[in-house]
Amino acid sequence: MIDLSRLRVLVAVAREGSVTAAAEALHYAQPSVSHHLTKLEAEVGVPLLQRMGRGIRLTDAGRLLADRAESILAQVESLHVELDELAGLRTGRVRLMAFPSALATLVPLAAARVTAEHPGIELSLSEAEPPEALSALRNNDVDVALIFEHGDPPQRDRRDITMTPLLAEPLYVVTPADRTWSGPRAELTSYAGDRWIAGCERCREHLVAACARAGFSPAVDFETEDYVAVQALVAAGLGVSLLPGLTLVANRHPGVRLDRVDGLGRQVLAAVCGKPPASKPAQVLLDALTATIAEPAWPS
Amino acid sequence: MIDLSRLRVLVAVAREGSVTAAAEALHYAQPSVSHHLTKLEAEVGVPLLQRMGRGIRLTDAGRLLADRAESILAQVESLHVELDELAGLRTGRVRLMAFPSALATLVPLAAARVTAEHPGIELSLSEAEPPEALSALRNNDVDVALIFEHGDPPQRDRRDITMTPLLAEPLYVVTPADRTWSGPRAELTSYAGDRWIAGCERCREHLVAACARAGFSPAVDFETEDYVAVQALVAAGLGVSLLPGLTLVANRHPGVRLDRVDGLGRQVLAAVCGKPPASKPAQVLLDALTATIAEPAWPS
DNA sequence: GGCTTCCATCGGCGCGGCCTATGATTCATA
DNA sequence: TATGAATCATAGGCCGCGCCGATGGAAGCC
Repeated sequence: MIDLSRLRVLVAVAREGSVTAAAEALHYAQPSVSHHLTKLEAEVGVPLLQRMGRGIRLTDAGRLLADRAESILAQVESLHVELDELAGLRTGRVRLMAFPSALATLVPLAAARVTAEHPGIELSLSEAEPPEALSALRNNDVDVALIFEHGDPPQRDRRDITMTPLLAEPLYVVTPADRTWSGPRAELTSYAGDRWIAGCERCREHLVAACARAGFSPAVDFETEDYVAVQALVAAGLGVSLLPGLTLVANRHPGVRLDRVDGLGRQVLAAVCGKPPASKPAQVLLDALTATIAEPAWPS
Repeated sequence: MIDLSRLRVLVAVAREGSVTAAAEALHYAQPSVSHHLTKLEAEVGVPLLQRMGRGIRLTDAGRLLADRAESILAQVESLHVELDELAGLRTGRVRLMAFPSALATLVPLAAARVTAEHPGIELSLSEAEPPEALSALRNNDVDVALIFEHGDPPQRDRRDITMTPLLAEPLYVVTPADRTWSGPRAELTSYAGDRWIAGCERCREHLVAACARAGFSPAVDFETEDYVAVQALVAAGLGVSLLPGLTLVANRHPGVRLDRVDGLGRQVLAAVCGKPPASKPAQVLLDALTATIAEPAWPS
């Protein structure tokens, strides 16, 4: 493999016109330059220069090699510049995958923060439920995954993944604003006889589990991942629901009443691949997310 | 200065997906690859890869560097190919400068020989009198100079220049075909009383010197570098002339008579810059010229 | 829990880079 | 012509760096 230092020497000789001048320009001793040229000629197998009086002159091959080398060295130089820009966060990329209600609440604030502090960083966003987000993370399709857990035991295959807790998200019982109930409004047992509207699959499982702990089995008549639709259904009197805080921050239907259920909640986490520290752009996004979580004010 | 071997290692790691596989592909030991990667990261100052389980994964910076490196390595490879073509005479260039009568006689034959044997070599031709040709040779405007000497003592500044004798060119007295002279036709003294037509400046000087040696001073009425015109002038009865053989090989006016003057002549030489061996393409041209000189048949 | 796989670290050996000193050649000058 | 200056090539020595084999530590698979 040819050595770039040698090429740099040849370029200097071509530019300066003599071995001695090139050595001076490179802060080398003159014999070092001579030696480099000898080795370079041996490597490429072509005479690169001929002695002319007490000086030298490049052959056609030498001129060709020097020209090409100059271009290659320039590319290497610009490569260094590119890498320095990456290192200095003047450029970069981070891909975030988040679950819907976070994408509507936390993510815009964090994204604004990132682009304000580091205009060069390109941020791309996509939406997915936690299992898909973790899968994408492992598959290197995204750099950060914003997920939630219902106090689930951490899955086994998360060794490579670093979780950063962001937020303890409360859960609310969502009921029609114009109805009255007997019993405490903030306890599930008060709605044991009602029809339920469930969110995504994992949320439904969590609902069933929470009701079971409260001593009843909920009658789930509707199931939709659209949390806007859930509130509309509740307001229309078709049932009651259990919704996480972020969905209510994102969207609040005037025809529903919210009652925060103590002892229930989800944990919102940011997941990145590998051990800390994460890559610089990912770390910037994580910092922006943690800086954002102080802000959301939970509904009533 | 970054090392191309390191870049090649990184490219192999990117391509193979693991350090061990890259080491195998490169016929390196695994620790050597690890070491290269560590050094490379230190040089560029950016993390290039992160451990993932028991394997590794390239960071964005690593991917960028590997991509750029692949391009650079490809250029180095094609550079080697170009140089090999130069070395193998499958390509190349040689610039010849010759005096007019040689350009009309020897050069076409030699040029045909060169392009027949080495179709890849680009041959460029130009015309100049010997002093200008030598100057161009020293100035690196041409690679080979075809010149003549009237037995001149070699000039002082020809240390860097290698002369290859090609041809001893005879000189002819050119007289009108329909005139008669008293005295031997092949001796200058027979034409002491005639008017003379001289060629180029150096030829005129030589003519005057030769006549002086013969014991008279020629009356030079016409002077032209156009050897075709010289014969036409002679044929028209405007004077006599002394022309070198090659000009007569190139062009023969039917109205003139030629008489070879023994003891007079020019030496035709090929000059190249520097000590032998000359550059390969120049050597090819020199060989073609020496192979050509056997051919010219001097007039009558 | 043991085995395998993978990467990082360590200690060595030798090649190769860079240096200073010296030789050889050529050009300029007295 | 002979001496001095300038330039490149060669020789010898020191030291850093690349490569290797051996070993250690972490993670996945049975």
